[in-house]
Amino acid sequence: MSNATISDVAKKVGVSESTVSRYLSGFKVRNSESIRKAIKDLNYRPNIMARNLKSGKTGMVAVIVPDITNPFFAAVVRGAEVAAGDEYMLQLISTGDDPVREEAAIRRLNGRVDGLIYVPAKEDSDAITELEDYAFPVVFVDRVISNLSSFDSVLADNQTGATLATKHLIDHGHSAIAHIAGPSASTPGKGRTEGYFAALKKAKIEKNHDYHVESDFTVLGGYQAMMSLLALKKRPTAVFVGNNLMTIGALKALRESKVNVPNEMAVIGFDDHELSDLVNPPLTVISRDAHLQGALAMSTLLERIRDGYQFPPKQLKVDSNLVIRHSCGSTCLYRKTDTGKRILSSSTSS
Amino acid sequence: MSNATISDVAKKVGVSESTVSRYLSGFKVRNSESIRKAIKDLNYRPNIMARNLKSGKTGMVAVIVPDITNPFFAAVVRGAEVAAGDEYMLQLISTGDDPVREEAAIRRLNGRVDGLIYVPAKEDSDAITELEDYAFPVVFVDRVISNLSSFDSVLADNQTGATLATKHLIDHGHSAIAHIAGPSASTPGKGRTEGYFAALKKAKIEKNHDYHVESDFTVLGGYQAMMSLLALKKRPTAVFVGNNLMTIGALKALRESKVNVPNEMAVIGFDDHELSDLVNPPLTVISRDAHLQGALAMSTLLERIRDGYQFPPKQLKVDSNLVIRHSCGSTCLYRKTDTGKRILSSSTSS
DNA sequence: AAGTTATCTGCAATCGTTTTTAGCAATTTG
DNA sequence: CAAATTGCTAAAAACGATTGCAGATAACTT
Repeated sequence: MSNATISDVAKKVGVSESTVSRYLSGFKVRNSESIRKAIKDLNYRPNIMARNLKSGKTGMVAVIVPDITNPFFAAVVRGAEVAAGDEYMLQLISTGDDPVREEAAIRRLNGRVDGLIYVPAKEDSDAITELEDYAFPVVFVDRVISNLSSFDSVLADNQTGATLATKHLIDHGHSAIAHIAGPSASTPGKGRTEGYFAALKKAKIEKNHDYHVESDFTVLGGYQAMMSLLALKKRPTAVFVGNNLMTIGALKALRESKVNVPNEMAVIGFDDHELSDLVNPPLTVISRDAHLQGALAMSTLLERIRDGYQFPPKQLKVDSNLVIRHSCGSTCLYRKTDTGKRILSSSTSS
Repeated sequence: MSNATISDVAKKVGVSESTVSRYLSGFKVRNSESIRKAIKDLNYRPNIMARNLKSGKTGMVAVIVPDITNPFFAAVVRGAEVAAGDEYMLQLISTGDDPVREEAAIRRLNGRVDGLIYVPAKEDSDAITELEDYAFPVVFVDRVISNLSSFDSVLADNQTGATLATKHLIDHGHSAIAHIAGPSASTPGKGRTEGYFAALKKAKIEKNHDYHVESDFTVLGGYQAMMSLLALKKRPTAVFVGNNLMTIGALKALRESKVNVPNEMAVIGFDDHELSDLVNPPLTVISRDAHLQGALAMSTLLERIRDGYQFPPKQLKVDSNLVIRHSCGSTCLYRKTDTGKRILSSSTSS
C-alpha cells in the first residue's frame, strides 16, 4: 500500500541510498542483483514528486483546448498524445470556451508542467501576455495571438482552404455566395474570411455585406446565422460555413426551414467528420489533418523543452483539402481517391 | 523568469520562511502587508512539486479512456473535468484501444495522481489487478472488471436500454431483428446483448444465432458485421447496433449496398450524437448522459479521496432513453419533448 | 609487491516547501 | 505583582529523491 522509499530499499540491502539511486539511473553497481530483488520485494516505486523537485522537471505537458467535445480538438489532443510517446504525460484542460476558467488554468500551470500546447478560446486574454514570463515553452495551435510572435505555432492554411471552398461554389455557377464566419478576432475566423473574399475578388464577384455574417463557432451560432441569411429578401444560393459546429447548426436551420440542399442552397463546411459522409446530403468540406496538427505541435514543443529558444520561433502550416461529396451538387471535375472521396489538394505545408 | 523561492520572500521582508508559509496558508501574521507586497514584487509562486512532496498529495486526477476521439468518451472527460472544479486538474490518457499502452500508463500513474477515473479498453488486463495495490482510489466508468468489486463504478443501464431498443423494433412489427454487439467480454457489450435477448424472449421471438454478430465497437467492425448480416440468405429486417462507432460503420455498409433505411432495414443505435439528427435518415438511438456519467465518476472519486473507503463501494447507473427519429420508420406512439425529439424514458438511476 | 589508475561507495548537501517545537513578548488573570 | 494565558515568531526537522566530493576497493601496471 503505502509506498516504500529508497531508504527502505537501501536498508534492506545494506547499502547507502545513493547506491540504490545510482542503480536506478543505470550506473554499474556491485550488488545490483540484490538491489533489484529488494526493489521488487518491497514493491518500491520512486516518488515522482521528490524526483521532480530535485530535477526541476515535471514530465508533464499541458494541452489547453476550448472544448474537448469538439471532434477537431479531440483529434488535436490525440495527435499530441501520440507524439508525446511515453516521455511526457498529458494534462488536459478543456475550458468550455470560458476565458475566465482558461486564465485561471494557465496561472495554475506554472511549475506543474514543462510545456504547453495551447488553443486559446479568446485571443486577447490577459493571462496570455503573462505567458511570456513563465518558465515553460508554449506552442499555439490553430489560433495565435497577434502581438505574441515569440512563440511557435501550428496553424491550418485557412486562407487557401477558404479560397478553395469558395472557388468550388463559384465553379458550380454560384455568385450569391454567403459566408458564415467565425469571430473576426480569431485566427481561423479571420483567415477563412480573407480566403472567402479573395476568391470572390478573383472571380470579380462584388462583395455583398449581407452575405458575410460573423458568428461564434458554435452550433447555435451557425443556426442563427443561417436563419438570418434565409430571412434576407435576396437569399444567397450557396454558403461557405466557417467551422464544423456552425455547419451543424446551419444544416439544422436549413432542414427546419425546409430548404433543399444542394438545390436551393449549396453548403460547404470547414473540417471533416466521420459522419459528414452520412448526413443528408453527404457534406462537401474543407478538411485538414487535426491529428497531424497536434502531433506537430507536440514535437516542436518537445524540441523547445530540450533545446530552448536557440532557434527562432517556427510557424508551421498544414494543408487544407477539398473533400467533395454532394452538398454542393454533383461534379466530376475532380479526381477520385482510393478511399472513394474525391479530393482536390490545395496548399503546401511550410 | 526563474522563480523566486519562499526564502527569497522571507529574506526581503526580514522574517523567517515559516512566517511566509503561514501567511500563505491563511494564518494571522504581523507583517502580512509587507509579505503580500514582497510576493507580488518578486512574482513569487509556490513550487508545487515541493508542496506536493511534503503533503503527499498531487492535486491531479487521471482519466483513462480508450479513445478521446470517440464523442462519448470526450463527453465523459468533459463531465469529469467540470465536476472536478478547480480543486483537481486532469491528466488525460487516451490509449488508442491499446492494452499495452494502457498498462504502461497505469504503472506510471502511481505517485503522480490522487485518483483515477478509468474506462478500461480490455477488461482482463494484468495491470488492472495491480490497481488494488496502488495507493489511490479508482472509479470505473462504463465498464467494470468482474472480479474487482472493491471499486466504485458508474455504468449506463445497458440492459434496459437495449431492451427498449429491441422492443421499439418489435413494436414496429419486426421479428427478424439482428444485433451487432460489442465484445461479450465487455460490460456494455454483454449488458446490451442481454437486454436484446430479454426483449426477444418477452416477445416470444426465438433466437436466431445468425442474427447475433459480435464485433468490436469500431467503425470498421460495424461495417463488416453489417456486411455479413446482408450476406445472409434470410436477411434481418431490423438491426440494433451496440454503440455509436459501429452504427456509423453499419450505416456505411447499408448505403454502399444500397439498402434503404428504414424500409428495407430499420436501424437503431446506442449513444446519441449531435449529428444523429442530420444523417440520412435521422437516426433513432438509445441515449444516455455521458457528461453526467463523467461528473458522477468525478464526484464519487473526490469523495473517496477525501473520506477513503469507510463506506462500501457504490455502483451507480445512469438512465438510458429512447430517442425516436426516422431510422426505424415513423411512429407517433411516443410523446414529444420540447426539444422536438420524441423521447421515451426508460430506467431509473440507482 | 608496490604504485598507479579506474571503479565504485557512503556521506552530506540540496531541491522548496510544511509543520512541529520551543521561545518570546504582550496581555489577561487571581 | 507574579502567574497564567494568548499570539506570534524563528529554528529545525521532515518529505524522498539526486549528486559532488572524497575515500575505499578493485583492477591494472611495471
